[in-house]
Amino acid sequence: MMDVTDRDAEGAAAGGKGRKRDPEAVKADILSVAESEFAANGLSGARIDDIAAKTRTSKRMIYYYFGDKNGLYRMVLEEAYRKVRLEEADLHLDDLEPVEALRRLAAFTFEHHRRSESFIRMVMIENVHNGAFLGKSPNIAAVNRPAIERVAALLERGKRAGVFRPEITPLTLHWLISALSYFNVSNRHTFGAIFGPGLWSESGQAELGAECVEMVLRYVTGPLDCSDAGCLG
Amino acid sequence: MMDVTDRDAEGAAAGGKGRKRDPEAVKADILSVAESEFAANGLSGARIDDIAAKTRTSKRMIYYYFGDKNGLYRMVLEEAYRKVRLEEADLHLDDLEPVEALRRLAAFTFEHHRRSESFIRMVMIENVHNGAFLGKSPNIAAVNRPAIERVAALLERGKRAGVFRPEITPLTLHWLISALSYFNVSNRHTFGAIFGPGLWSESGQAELGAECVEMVLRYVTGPLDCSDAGCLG
DNA sequence: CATTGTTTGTACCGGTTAGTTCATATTAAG
DNA sequence: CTTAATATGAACTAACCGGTACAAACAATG
Repeated sequence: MMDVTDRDAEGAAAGGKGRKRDPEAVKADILSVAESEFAANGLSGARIDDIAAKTRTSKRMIYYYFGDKNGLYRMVLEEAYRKVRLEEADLHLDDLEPVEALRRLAAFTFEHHRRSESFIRMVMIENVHNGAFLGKSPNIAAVNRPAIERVAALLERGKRAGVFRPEITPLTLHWLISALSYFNVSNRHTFGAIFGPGLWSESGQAELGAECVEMVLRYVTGPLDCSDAGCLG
Repeated sequence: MMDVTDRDAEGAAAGGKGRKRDPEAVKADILSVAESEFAANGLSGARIDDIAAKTRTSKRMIYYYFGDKNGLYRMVLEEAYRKVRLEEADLHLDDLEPVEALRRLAAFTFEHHRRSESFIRMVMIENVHNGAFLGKSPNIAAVNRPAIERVAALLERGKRAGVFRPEITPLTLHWLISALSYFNVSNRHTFGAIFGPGLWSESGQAELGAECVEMVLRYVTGPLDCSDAGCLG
């Protein structure tokens, strides 16, 4: 049927060397379904049979390509990190003044995490497992390195311009932005159940995002820490 | 019938030397074991047989008192919230100046969350389940209300004294303190695997805690707060 | 053609696990 | 004494679930 021609075209485009068979597409299909299932139900909560049923292929192929459930989970986790960091790479912070660039970075991260719920949930689940699978994937650390380097470069520019406090470290700043943006997604259910859903309405989120930018800017900029001996720059 | 509960409570409180039966102690034992198992392995990851084996009683009694696995999980979750909020109630913020009180609240929360890992993990797991069980326990909201009221009172005092920005809301401030203190525990495995374990060494944690206090204070206090010390640039 | 890798589908296995049943016994309260 | 609640413990089951076996193709390479 027309499926054949479709798969021909797709196969050629996907780097499959003009095959009718398209292993990469099959793997991608499995990974995509597995991500939603793992993100929704956790590692032990997700069911291989459920995943298989929602793919265009069979349970047999899952084991053929990924070995076992843990192997599939690990690939899903790696892919989630890769995807998210790739999306973040499009920021051009060098075109902006340091303060404006930081404002943009914080606002972007907040918004981006908001829209990447399944990624956040994968990280949540991985932390429930004490990062056991992330620890076995050393390449994930490399994937994330650009994130901290981007912060470091921005911070250095701001310090040289005299608008950022010199004692701030890239790691702590990245930690702060991550914590706010992550918590906003990860804990909205418990926090909302206890204190009401107001912060997660459309307007509530817009305001909270703006407040987070404010938190970050006030931490990094402003007068020197008064508990230090000298208050002059 | 109230005689029963009275004498049971008396027996448990008095050490119950003569009492062979002690239902409250049995329940508490089960809950304690269940908390570590659920916190360690998640809801679907925890095993009823494992929990039973680690209690001083039997699997049969778990079902006798808690009905089923979900019922046990729910009681563990409720107890975890109750316990943590009770521990937090000992703060006496009214004795301190607003700025000093806020400093103390932030530092305390950071440290307290650090030392309540199993509570944090229960909240993580509950969020993986979209807060489904918390939503069925309306009393938990009541347990947590004092937390936000304490923040509100402190904030009001600071605003009246002119040292806190008037546009800050209690909810956002509590959200900020929670986010930083929570993320520090919840994500240390993934964050540490990617960016190194430095932030979670003893000295790293002391420094990070101090930075968090700084973040909170800088967010809440006004930009001219340091002017009397000659810090204004 | 021979070889190797890819794909499908079904049926099955063996271990695990939440939850039950039964038989029995002790204690506390009325 | 009677009754109901509180225990104990082992055997059991019914379902579930990760993983495999088997059988049979199809496709690309050399």
